[in-house]
Amino acid sequence: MNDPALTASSNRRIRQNNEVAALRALHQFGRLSRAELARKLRLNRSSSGHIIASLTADGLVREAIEDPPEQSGHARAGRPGIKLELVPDAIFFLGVEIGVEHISTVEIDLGTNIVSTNVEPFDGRSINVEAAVDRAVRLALQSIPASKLERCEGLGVSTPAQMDKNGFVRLAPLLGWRNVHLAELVRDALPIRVPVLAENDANAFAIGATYGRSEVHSGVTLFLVMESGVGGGIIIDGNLFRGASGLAGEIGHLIVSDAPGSRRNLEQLIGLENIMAEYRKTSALSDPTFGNFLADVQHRLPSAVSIAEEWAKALATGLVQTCRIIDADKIVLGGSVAALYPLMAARVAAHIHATQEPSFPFPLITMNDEGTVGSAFGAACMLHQRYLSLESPRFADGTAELEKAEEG
Amino acid sequence: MNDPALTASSNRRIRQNNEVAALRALHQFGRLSRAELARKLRLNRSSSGHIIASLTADGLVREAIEDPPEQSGHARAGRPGIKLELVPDAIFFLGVEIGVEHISTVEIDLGTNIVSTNVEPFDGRSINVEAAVDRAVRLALQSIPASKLERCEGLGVSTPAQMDKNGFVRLAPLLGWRNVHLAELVRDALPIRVPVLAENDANAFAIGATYGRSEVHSGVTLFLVMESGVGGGIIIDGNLFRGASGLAGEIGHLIVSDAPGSRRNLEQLIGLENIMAEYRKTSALSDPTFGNFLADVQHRLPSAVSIAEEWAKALATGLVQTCRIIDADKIVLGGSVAALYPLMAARVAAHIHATQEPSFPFPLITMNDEGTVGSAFGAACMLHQRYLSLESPRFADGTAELEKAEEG
DNA sequence: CGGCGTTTGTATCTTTATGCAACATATTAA
DNA sequence: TTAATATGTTGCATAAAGATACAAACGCCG
Repeated sequence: MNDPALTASSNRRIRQNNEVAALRALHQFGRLSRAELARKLRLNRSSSGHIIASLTADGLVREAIEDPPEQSGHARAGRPGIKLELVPDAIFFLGVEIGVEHISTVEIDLGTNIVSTNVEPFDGRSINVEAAVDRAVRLALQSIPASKLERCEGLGVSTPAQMDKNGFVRLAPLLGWRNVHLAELVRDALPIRVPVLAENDANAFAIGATYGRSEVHSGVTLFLVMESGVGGGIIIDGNLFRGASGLAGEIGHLIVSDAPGSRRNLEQLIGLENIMAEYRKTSALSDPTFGNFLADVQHRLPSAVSIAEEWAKALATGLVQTCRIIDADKIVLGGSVAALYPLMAARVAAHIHATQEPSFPFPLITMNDEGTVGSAFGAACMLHQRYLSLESPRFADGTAELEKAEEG
Repeated sequence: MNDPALTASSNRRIRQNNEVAALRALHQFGRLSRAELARKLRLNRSSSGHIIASLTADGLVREAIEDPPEQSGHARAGRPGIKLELVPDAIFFLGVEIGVEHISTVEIDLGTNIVSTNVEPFDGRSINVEAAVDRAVRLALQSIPASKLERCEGLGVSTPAQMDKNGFVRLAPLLGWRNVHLAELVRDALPIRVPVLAENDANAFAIGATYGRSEVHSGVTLFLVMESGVGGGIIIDGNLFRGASGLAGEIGHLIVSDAPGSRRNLEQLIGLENIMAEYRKTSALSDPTFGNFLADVQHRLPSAVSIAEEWAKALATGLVQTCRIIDADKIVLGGSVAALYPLMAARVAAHIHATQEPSFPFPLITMNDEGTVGSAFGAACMLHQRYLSLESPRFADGTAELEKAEEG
């Protein structure tokens, strides 16, 4: 409730800050010696040593046993440093995706490695929130032995809904939810008291795809998840940009064609449903799949190519419009429909260059290769990120709830 | 060159951080006593006292003499605190806008009060960069006595150009510049060594309109500056969002009408030029002004109203599209064309609600009332903001350039 | 008018984390 | 074997915030 960005550093806070910085550096760059860490953090070697001692005592960091005695030749003079690493299974985080047709769960460790996943079919439309939460929590915990449970440091939920920062869902049209406090419901359904965060599925996906990767740590990345619906998320300098009400990046609702009478948004043009509807009109098959369509495009079947061409055009328009506003330097395509992109990359590029003024830079377009658990993974990463920050539960000693009201 | 967001706080850094936090609090909330400051910053009263002592010694803060002995009744029990305030003329900052038709300069003090302004006609199209910089610098300094000059702590430049964070201009179509290091040119042209920042004029305008105002400190605000051209800027939680190459928010180039054959962008539809071109076709006057047009709209002259209606429709479309992507909660209209908005607010709202899905929240639209120096003021604010941060020149003691290369 | 509670500002002392310097250690180069 | 170099550790100095106590300034109330 207090003023953001005005918090002063106290004497204890500084150590917390540095411990967090050390953990983040070890996560981002992998194994580092104490001296390397000191340089990265612009600290003294001895301070670095003290911080590592704390973290080692907490069981979060350990000295790595280096198997390859002489790695890649260049051995510098001087005593070699002892590499340090995060202890992967010191703690773990859970991620849950409550989708429309399935529930997925992920367990990740301190190194953000995926330890296990579960997927279960699910009919989100015919079930209420409480029941959905119950099933999701049960699935997430089913393979975790009780003894391990206390090492859980957080759970993230992702779902196709518009929600605020606190996990209060305003509206989830696909699931029929409205004004439910999802994060709180999940907290109550859990047998343990751990931090719980909730986020829109596309946003969670975007977090998962960028989190921890140092390449994309600065800049603006636009994520597009194309399935039946088209969702999106924006990552600015490695952090999710939610917008005022968590809707930033939802470019599926961008209006692309304002043909009088039939205005259509991007989702209606590049989503799976439109593609398949058009394809069914021309395909000889009785019940064609998206895979059939891809094959037809690859074999240059004119009817399929023409559908793909329209898709490429709409996609290009949507991307140009979006970049005119957020000025992204990287675009990542995900979702099953993204498989069409490699076949049409040249056409998309052509449309982009035809549409926009030549003086504008245009971002790199890449594809995301993660599987179906991407969104649940991202939700889990949110808690990993939180743990490696000053809001970490590690630092919540007593000062948890002190609310001091002051008058103006 | 080092890793962002990973910098550790050293022992000196903590004090710097707290001094900066104190200055910011005094700027944002006005007069505060030491005890109030301690509460706001979650510091101990005695620490607050120490920090204030430092700042007072530096001449940046002083105890305010309170004229009204008994203000508004409610005098709480206990010893009353001594209010502290920034010393306005301890230091000052300059802002310069190099426009297409004029150069404006502003001087602001530590309280971000405007001390003086200068405006001069200028033909940006027929002059090269060096000459423009020379004239701008001269105008900015003309009313500053030499004795005062050493209290200058920075100068900001704003200009209609696409530039990077370092003030390197890639392209300025209206001025005919390309690949010039504007910030460096200005630095060299100055008789004093002070920090110089450069920014796109619309971005600078957005900064100036939000800076220091606590109301809009969190959330997403979209600024629209409508003149001949249409520029824009996005403020996220009180900070400018530049995008990957400084083009974020430039929604003038959004494509609004994709009528086959004549694709038109937002600037072409809602900019001053289009309005006047349409108005000239119908007006009885030989050389009509925008003021004439406004009057005609106000008097419900059908031909003018129909132009305004088209304008409202295009504006609504542009705003809806933009909000679909960045999810703003506030929109601020500026520039001379904004004067048309109050007359058309209801129509704009109608178009917005007709265009977008009802479940989407829509931001508040307000008008900006600042005069012609808004952009120069914003440029000056950038340096005020920098001074009240850890990058402040106050803290640049010796450690200025130490570049330590490290290997992977 | 004078005690009483309350809040503020300050002085003194303690705590804590970093920086610095020195040193033992481990490795390469000569 | 010696010199050079980088690492990890240790003891000490420093700096800044927190804790505590106390004088000062005010309203309230009898």
